[in-house]
Amino acid sequence: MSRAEPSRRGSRHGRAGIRDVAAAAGVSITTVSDALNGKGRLPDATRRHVREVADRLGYRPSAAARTLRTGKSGLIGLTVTTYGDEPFTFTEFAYFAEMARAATSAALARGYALVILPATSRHDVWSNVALDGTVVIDPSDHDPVVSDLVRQGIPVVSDGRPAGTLPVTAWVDNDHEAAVLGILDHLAAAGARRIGLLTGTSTDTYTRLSTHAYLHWCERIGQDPVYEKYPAHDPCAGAVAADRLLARPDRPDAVYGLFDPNGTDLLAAARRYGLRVPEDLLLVCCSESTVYATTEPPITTLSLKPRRIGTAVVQLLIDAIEGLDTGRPVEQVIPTELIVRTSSQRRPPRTTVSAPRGPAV
Amino acid sequence: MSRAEPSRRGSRHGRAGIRDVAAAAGVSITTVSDALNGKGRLPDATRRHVREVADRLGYRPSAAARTLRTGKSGLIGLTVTTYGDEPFTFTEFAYFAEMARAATSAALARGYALVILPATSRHDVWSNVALDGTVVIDPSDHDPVVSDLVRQGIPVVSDGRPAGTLPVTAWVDNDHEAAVLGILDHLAAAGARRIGLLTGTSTDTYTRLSTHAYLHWCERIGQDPVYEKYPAHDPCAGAVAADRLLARPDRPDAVYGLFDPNGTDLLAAARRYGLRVPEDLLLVCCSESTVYATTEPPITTLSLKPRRIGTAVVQLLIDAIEGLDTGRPVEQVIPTELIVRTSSQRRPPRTTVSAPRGPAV
DNA sequence: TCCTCTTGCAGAAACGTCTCTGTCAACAGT
DNA sequence: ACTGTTGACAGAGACGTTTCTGCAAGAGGA
Repeated sequence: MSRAEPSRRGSRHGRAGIRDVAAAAGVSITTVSDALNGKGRLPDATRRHVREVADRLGYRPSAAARTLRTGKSGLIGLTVTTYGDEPFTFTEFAYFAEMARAATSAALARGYALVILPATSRHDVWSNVALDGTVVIDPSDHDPVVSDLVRQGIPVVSDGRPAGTLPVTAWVDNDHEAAVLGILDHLAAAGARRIGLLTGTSTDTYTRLSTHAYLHWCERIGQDPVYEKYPAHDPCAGAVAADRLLARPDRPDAVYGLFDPNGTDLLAAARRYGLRVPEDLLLVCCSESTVYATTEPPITTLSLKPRRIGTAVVQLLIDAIEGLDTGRPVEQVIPTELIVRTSSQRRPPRTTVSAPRGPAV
Repeated sequence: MSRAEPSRRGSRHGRAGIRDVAAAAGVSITTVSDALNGKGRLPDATRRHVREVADRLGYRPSAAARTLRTGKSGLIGLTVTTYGDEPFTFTEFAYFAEMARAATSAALARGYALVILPATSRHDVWSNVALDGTVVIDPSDHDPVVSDLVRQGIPVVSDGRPAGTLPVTAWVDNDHEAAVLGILDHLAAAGARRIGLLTGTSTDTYTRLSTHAYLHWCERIGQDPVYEKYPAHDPCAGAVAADRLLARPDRPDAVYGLFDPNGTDLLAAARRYGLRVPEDLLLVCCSESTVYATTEPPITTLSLKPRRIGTAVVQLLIDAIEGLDTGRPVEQVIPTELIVRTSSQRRPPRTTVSAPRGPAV
């Protein structure tokens, strides 16, 4: 058989390849590639001509071939750690959505595309997509996905400081301890005498640091800790825990809930016990959701500033991918923001106040 | 230069390739490929040996190379149509999350991975990832992404029946008209005399069909339509529209809201006007969110059964990818479910009742 | 006129995998 | 002993790009 088989004329199975474009434009493959990618030394006339022919043929370069040749896919993954066996469960819809939006924009601005991948059984999914790097949200203690990626030499940046010795390339996080202390001070200033906490049973860093800060504050102030733990991934468990907390003999007169739905959970529980908010019970929870602006009463929330986190994470990751990691620090702390509403104030002025800020930008 | 350069010994830049595995195992590349993919005629001993060596070397086949060779990437895309210039905006967090979860599971079960892609400027993102097929949620009238994909011969299945002549491969949807009629009947049976509607300004099929069904019902019953439109992607606009609706001189005594946040919007507006729910105002909205189980009072919601839709969409898509499209119909209607709570009942029994079902499974 | 640049383009070698087509042994059947 | 047959493997293309190298032709300088 000679090299030029007669059978492979035109586009052999529907899609036009670079060869077809070259033939139709009467130039070589090299010229097409250069013209389309803005490389080489070509007169504008040729460039335009090739581009026009490519458009007419509906030519799209094969992502697989390009990736294979260049070693870069232009893709970065965004993972949400899973709690059960389900692909993903969001305790924080709004947080995730905001963070993902910001991350997508930031990636796009630097020429990358972001794909959201469930963190299920690792290889099955991950090995099918060529990733230049990955963002991991709240990696758990010894996350197999992360170690696997790192072992392959793929940069990994985490949202939330990694637990244990997880070898991530960089991380971005809030100063959770400072945020909790700020809230407790805020509640105390509003007149709270005994502040309770609604927290989680899981061992992730957010839960651990926040709980620790609470206990530390109690010790310093001299208040007995009053808290309930529950598995944060189970929405019903949150409602039950809120109820338990308010049913205690040492009922708190103010509560901070670490998770997004805690606001509504606590509000419902307060109603059941005939407690008025904020008169009998002060309430704050950590959430990005806007529903707390219209609840009865509106609830004070702590925002973790997901947009800033999403942007920062992507910048760090792309820097690492492109080998520019010398510029920025590999650890970045984003300040939180306390959005003060009726539920945490005995006298009802309505303003937005910034929380104590973390050490770095 | 001879073919075997001395310089390319071992893994040349960190990652082990199939060549390295072959060399380390003392077999040929063919044997490695066959052993790892369960093909060819190899004794179990060889197969095990190769697998063991591959594991030891941390070998992962290159997704790009595999895709290039086989023409299949094993990836299917999931798009959320964007409203503004932002990558994606969810009017329906919960719907999307549930749908995406179900779709991911279904895809995994059939050996595919699902990647969630923002529907921004099409090529920029889409051309970077090799997709075997795509799921599109609520494609707009003449969606450029969809036509682009179809022109490339990539199967596209849409969640929501396509508007206009959008050439999708298949679609899955609820019977929105039947659902709306069911709700209106439900409200009328609960004693509503004038039922209002909170609807959107956009032209997508869901909004259009639902609004049309409402107007049709009003005409049949002989009630003057009472509705407010607003841009569904703007959360603040929803609150304003809810307020406008209840401020009208011909104030409705029952309202159905087409979008997820309408429940809280309407509840807040009702409070402002001193209307008790359900005594003065009956409320239903379309939502998958569980927060409506704990609002004061709990709000009746219409569920579109996102899990069933996600599963069905993926099945249809994979059938099309694998050329099995003869089996299933290309149009599938999923029944909705009305979850009746306090807000739509003058007497407070609490049960879950199924809505009138669509024609097909 | 000869030599060097520059311009405009073409050839061909990778990238890492799958798979079709051998090849070579052993062995059975006649 | 000669021919099939089968098992166990190896060789050698593709797949569709990018990109390094190379070549011809014209421009400019000596």
